Amino acid sequence: MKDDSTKSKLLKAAISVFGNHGYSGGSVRQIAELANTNIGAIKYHYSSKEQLWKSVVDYLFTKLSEAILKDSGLWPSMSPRDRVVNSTKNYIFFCANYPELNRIILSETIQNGDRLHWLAENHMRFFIERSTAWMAIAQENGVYPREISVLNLVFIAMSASQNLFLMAPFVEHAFGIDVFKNDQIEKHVDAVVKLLLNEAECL
Amino acid sequence: MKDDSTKSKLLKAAISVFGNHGYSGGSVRQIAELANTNIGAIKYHYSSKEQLWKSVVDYLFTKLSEAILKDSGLWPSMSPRDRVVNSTKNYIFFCANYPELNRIILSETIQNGDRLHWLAENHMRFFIERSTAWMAIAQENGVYPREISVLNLVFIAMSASQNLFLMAPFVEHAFGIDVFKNDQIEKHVDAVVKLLLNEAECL
DNA sequence: TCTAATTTGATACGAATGTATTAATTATAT
DNA sequence: ATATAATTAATACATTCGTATCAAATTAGA
Repeated sequence: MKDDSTKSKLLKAAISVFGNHGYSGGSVRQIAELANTNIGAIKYHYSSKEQLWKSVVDYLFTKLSEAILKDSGLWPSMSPRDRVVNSTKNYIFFCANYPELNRIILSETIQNGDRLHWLAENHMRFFIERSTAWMAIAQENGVYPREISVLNLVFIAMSASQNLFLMAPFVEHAFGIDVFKNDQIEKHVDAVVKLLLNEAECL
Repeated sequence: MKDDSTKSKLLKAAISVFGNHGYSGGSVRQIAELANTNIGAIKYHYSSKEQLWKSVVDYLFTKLSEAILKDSGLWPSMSPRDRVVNSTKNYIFFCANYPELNRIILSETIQNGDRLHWLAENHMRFFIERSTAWMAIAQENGVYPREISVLNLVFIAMSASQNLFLMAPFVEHAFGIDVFKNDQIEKHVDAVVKLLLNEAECL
């Protein structure tokens, strides 16, 4: 889907529009205009607004999976802590490169309708359960404090990674900082790792 | 505004509707119906949808301020760490009791329009700057690791507190857990404090 | 080249939206 | 009691929305 076909241009436009305005806030006319095409093309290629939205979510979750598993071939040769550091770093870079996914998820979580159920059943549940399993193992290996409930741990770690990029428009407006610049992302990785993960010598 | 006047019923209904559907997702008809009154009452008491929304935000930020400063009279007699623990706990309980505020803020951050600018200038900037100042002091006192940028620290700590309640609909749906129950809130306070704040003996 | 399938573009339609207007009702004060 | 103000209710209007329809244009295959 890297070509410049109308279908792919529509998908990219839809990522931007749904990511910046949510489902109900974004209109098919807006998407068609951004893709330099016509409203009829959406009906032809994706049949409806909802189907287009689902295609966007499928695409972004594929990218998420790729990002998280990027270095998984090296994991067996890493320490438990380095494994977590690596996946955390890759996850944070994904959050910075594709902030639209977390915005879409949050929009739907807030609305709490049928689309959230679809999201939960088709993508989020699997993602969270895998994260929970990994987190539990890391916890057993002393990477995270052992007394904390895994579920709370997962949501704390995930939100700590995401939030700065979700709030990017505000950070830009209030502090003039572009959190998407590479050094800012690295800085955030350091902050999350230093704050959430036990130091090696504390084990 | 604790009475059951039409104006106050409208405000309460608007908190719920804007909190659960965002600004563009919520309609004035929906609000009027929830308040058991008529759409004309909104125009009369609040003149427009946008003014009603601003009243909702003003109200919720007042509640936030009250919640955070609840025990501030005791702070002088507390250790720096206990001060942070106290304000963190009160903030987390606020996030659980008024999840609508963070949902509204996130909705607007995602949309990144005029309402976000209003939010930033009238409420958020002040709130974040105060948090940053407090956080810096706590950091100097060894409550947080000293190497981390204060801005990252603030956003990590805030999101760690908020996110579980923002994601409540998903947590309920996927795990059957009601994060708004008192023991779940306490559990989250423990998790955040244990994970983010240095132990006393680590100073 | 000619035909058939694919893709694109333009317009129409009912539903829902925020706002404005005006009438009906209730409350207040003299 | 009565007049004046305050509040509530009902309706109308222009706009925007997602969807559907259908003609025009383009492409692909024989």
